Amino acid sequence: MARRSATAAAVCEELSLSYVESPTRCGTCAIRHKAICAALCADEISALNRLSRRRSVPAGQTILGEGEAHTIFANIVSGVVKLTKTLDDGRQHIIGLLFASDFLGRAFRRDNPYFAEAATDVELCIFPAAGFEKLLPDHPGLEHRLFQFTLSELDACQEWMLLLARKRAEERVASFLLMIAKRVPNMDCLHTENPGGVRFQLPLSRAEISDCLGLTIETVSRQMTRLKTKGVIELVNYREIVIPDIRALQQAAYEASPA
Amino acid sequence: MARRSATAAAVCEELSLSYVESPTRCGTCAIRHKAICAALCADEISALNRLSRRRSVPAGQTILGEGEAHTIFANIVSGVVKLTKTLDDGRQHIIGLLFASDFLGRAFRRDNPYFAEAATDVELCIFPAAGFEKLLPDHPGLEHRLFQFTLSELDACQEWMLLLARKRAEERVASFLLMIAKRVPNMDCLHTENPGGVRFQLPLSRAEISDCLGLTIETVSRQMTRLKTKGVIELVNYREIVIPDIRALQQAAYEASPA
DNA sequence: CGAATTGTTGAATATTCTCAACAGAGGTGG
DNA sequence: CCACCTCTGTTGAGAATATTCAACAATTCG
Repeated sequence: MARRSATAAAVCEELSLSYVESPTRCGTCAIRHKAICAALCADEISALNRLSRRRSVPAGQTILGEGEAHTIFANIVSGVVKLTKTLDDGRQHIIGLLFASDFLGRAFRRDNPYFAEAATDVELCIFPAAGFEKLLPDHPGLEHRLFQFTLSELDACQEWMLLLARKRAEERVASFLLMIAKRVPNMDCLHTENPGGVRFQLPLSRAEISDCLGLTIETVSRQMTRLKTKGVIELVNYREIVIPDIRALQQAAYEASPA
Repeated sequence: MARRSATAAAVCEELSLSYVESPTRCGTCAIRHKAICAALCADEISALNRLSRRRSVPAGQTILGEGEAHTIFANIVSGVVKLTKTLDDGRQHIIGLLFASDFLGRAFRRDNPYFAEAATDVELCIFPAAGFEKLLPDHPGLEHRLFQFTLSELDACQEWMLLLARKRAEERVASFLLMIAKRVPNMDCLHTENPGGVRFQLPLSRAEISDCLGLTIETVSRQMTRLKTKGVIELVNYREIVIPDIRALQQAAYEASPA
């Protein structure tokens, strides 16, 4: 299985000059009421605000290296971040996707257990690791909120395990599209919803989708074609799809004909 | 794929008379310094103590039903609990195993997202859900400890996803045996370690192992035989195995010959 | 001891992967 | 503006891995 992996060099050029940085203003922030920031008191928000910096990260850029000490935590303001794990021989898997208002970073652990990379252009609200972890013990509300996020992440992860363990290729692809369709309204990608269906852009390439689903590029491609042939989806172009009837896709997500 | 599932009836007979109940004495508890109880102050321990009840659960018995409102949380004192998720058509997967000192229950959520069943005879330290969740806001130390457990569970879950997505059958079985071998000293199962290797009992049947690994019973059986033939493991009987050299097993866990 | 359960093995089948060729989209430079 | 190149995605043929179905062996329980 040929693997597409970022170079080691790329992993190290963290926080490089290509980032655009600006001061944070929580009052006008798009995710103020959805991210960990929601449910925080004025006191906690201002403590966070003092720590934070806004940053733009272009698609493809590394945010956190696997196994490295992590230097930052971050809220995803817009765009999609992918979290990847890699086997020594290069086989890899995307263990999670982060969308707008999700939180990036593994608290209470020195080394980061995965590799985080911008899948699309991404806007981040960054907290230096040291400062953020110092904040936690004094602000139980903040830690509680992080705990909630972690529990949801665990739920999603367990759900995804069932997909990897027991679903066939077509069901996996359908499930993936469904998952994206649910999250896409939160993304800054194109998204239209009307009686005729839902239309949006995929934030990931075929290679990345295959790394989400434990399949090969070719299998993903074939199953996309198959769903298209069945009329479950329409392909506007490689990155843009239309779902005429969500229910048909839901059915494909776990009742794919074995033949 | 034929599925082996507990009857709906079994799911409902929670907390039945077959449980043996006794008062809790934290002072003499085997997991006092490893479970969520470690790192708790005297005040918190006594609050927990008042809530808790000891209970024995025989192998095969349901502890929590999938989708049901959960009535209890629990520490695993001894034995192994399996957490299962099921697709409508019966395909299922074991999303997690709990060993001595692990914590059972999904806080802050009304319905339980998985089905929990005793894989071996199990000793539990049970907390009624209502009382336990009322305790949390007032005892940040307890919530913090739970958070740590949840983060570790998430780490393990993400690691397992990589196995399901990218490892071949032989590697999966080897990884499973390795995981059990690491946890087994905490279990009340037979376990001997000496220069010659490690010897222990498997807490799961072949069917359960296949549900952990996203394989069929037959494939698990074949790969076990294959590892035996290679000399990586020895089978004393179906449930009891010897690992002469852990490193050979580690190698098999992610370098299995593709041929 | 016999029945039921659990585990193993074999043969045929199915799904997915690998390798290879090709097609479409996007970018560059003459 | 078009030829050319690269990158990404699709499609086909053959191979490999795991599944299914079936028979049989070992173990457990009554």
